[in-house]
Amino acid sequence: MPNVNPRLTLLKTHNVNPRHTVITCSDCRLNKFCLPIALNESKIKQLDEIVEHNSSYKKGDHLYKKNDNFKSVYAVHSGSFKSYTLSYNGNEQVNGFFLPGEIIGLDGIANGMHVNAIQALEHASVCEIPFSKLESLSLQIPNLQHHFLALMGKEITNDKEFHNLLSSYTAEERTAHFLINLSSRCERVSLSPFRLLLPMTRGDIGEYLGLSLETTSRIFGKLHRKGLIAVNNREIELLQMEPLLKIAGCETE
Amino acid sequence: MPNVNPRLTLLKTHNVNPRHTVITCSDCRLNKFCLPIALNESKIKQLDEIVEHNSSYKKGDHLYKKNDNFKSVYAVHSGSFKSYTLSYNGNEQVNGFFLPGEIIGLDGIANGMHVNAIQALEHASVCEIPFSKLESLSLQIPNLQHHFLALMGKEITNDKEFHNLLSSYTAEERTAHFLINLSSRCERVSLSPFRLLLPMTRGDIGEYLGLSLETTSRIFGKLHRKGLIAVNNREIELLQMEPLLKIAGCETE
DNA sequence: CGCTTAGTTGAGAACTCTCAAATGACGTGG
DNA sequence: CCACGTCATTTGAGAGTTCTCAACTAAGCG
Repeated sequence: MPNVNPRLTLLKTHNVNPRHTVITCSDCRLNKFCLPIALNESKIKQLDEIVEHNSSYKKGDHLYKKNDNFKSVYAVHSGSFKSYTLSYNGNEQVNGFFLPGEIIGLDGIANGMHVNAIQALEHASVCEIPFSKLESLSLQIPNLQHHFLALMGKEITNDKEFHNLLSSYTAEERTAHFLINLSSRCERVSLSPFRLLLPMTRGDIGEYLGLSLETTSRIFGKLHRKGLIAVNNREIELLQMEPLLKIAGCETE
Repeated sequence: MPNVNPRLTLLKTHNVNPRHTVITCSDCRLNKFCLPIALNESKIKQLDEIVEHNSSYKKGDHLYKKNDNFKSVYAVHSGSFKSYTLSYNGNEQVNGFFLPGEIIGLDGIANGMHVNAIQALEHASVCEIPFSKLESLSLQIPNLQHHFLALMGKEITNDKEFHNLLSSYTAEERTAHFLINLSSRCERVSLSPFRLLLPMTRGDIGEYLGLSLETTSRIFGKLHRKGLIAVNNREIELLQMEPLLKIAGCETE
């Protein structure tokens, strides 16, 4: 597999033809962070048998929409997605972003129907895992059951953290937290944690953080003036992590 | 089992000696909404064997604290609890309330350690379900696995809905949503959906909704002046559901 | 090269917060 | 049983943060 420059990968994965990349979990560069986490070679093979690898989506394409039947969860293989609902007055409300190695679709498990819509932010590809097959396989592989529960538990933990963020952090704190969070998720999949190429608009970020797009833009400007980040359109460079972590409310001891 | 007046149950369950109530899931008045949901009689017996029934907590007692080892999840049998973390500056941040039939402890699954603390809001009792035993049993009872996944999925769905609430709703909308949500959860366990006896303070509600306690109080006053609710300290009566649902952003078609 | 979408910046308005004080509920001990 | 202290709630006034509206600039795409 070609070794893509991490600094450019986030926006540029569409230069890599998915067909030329891996087609099994066993060979996937992401298998340490993705669903196969903690499975041994033979179990990964079992998982591979139920996974449909690498469907590809163009920017703006929907993976699914609100009220679609829930059949599968999806692992992001390349590119990125946003999750959103429509609020009561018809406004779009972004409530999540998904990077490579992350699992999409948990919003459908409860009722057999998706409550969010998922849209590609750039050219992207996913691996589809039919949920009923995943359930059956989980009955046979205790480790898989355990890790899928842990995955959902992690989602819940993150959501609670986000609850705190929205209920008591200022615009600047939320924005710093967003950047730090994105940075660590990039690092996890071997992208540069210091140079982020945002796949989403200021409006998306604002909706996600409960801010207006103008405020989001102003806060980027403010952090820039403080010398903590460099902003060049969608390219954000994190220049001083310590103060950023402090603003974001992350313990740095 | 004595038929407690629903209107008084929420705050008054401590009048019912837990020892005189059920001691097995099979007999529990909550078994239709709680973990045994969708299990048949024989499966419930299997579940009963791993559940430790009815430990009792006084108001202010902790079920667990932040960073405690995760061993079990808990089903609320009577009374109510709040979940909170401490934010970076040491402030308490409430991020959940739990009523009878609801499951506490999912915040520990991801890392084997709880990220929240859980405190009783009134005299309360829980049934403890050791998680490793629940996992083992889930491997044997597909339905149990399925419903525990659904339970976690529901938590995720709720959290996303709450994300939207915090990121785009006004104080009044959030407060109305809170009341409507509490009302439907009370109804679920045969408490009156129209007359709520809040076990939590205005401060708790404010932290939960991302508002100051003063604002929470003012909004209660405002809804009262509009004739939508009656407020008598912790006792809130929902007088006009339609307008409340509308303010809360719930579809009423 | 022009159109459309995205991002920046400014000014005033609106909402919610903080600080402060007063009232009310509740539990304890005299 | 009452007095007291504590905690919870209400209410007011002013301050701050963020939003909305609007105009302008920049970037992407045919």
